[in-house]
Amino acid sequence: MTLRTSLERLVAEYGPQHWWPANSPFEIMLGAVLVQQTTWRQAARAIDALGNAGLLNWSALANADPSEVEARVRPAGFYRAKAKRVIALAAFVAEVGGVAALNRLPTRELRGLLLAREGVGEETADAMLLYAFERPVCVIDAYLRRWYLRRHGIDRIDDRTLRAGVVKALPSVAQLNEFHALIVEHGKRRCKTRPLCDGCCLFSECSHGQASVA
DNA sequence: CACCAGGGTGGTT
DNA sequence: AACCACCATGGT
Repeated sequence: MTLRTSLERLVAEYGPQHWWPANSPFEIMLGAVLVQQTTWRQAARAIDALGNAGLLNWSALANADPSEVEARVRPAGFYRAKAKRVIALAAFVAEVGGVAALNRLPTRELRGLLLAREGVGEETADAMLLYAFERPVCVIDAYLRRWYLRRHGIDRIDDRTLRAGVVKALPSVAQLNEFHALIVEHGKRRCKTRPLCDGCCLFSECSHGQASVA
């Protein structure tokens, strides 16, 4: 089965996910940091709180009182680290002249700049590239790795190969957008009775059958 | 009560 | 290069 077929099945099962829920590219960048190792529910609370304080723009956030930002992002966890990181991210965006200026850079160069931010690793950088800057990149997370390994019956794959395979099969931003969102949604429904299943039961490669899907 | 969530960092081997 | 503890809140 091709990845394109898998994507079609995922859409048929869960429907369009409409990621990324945000009102601006900068808000998406903030959300990508705030959602780390927590639920979107908690990240959204932090974003709402920042919005209530008028801190959803880089100029205000870059100059905000750190203790104020800490209080706002607290629901998302790791609040000291995340507060420092979103403030630093805002300062960076301000320095380079805004998100629009960043968006003129080639993907490769932009990725390097994002990765150089404190608290921005590969997954977060790629999420920003895909959802805030609308670049055709594959976001690799734990769900995708497990799903892909299970799908091919292998126990190891390097990110380069996985990335290349996904982008080749799903070249458009719209496809990569839906795919990542759906893999996350699908992964959250991973088989609880059989941990190794990781929610692959909708697919023909899976021998567990749909009954084992939680 | 334990375990997890749309990770990243810094230190150790 | 491959682990590991740690960060911290809220839901189940």
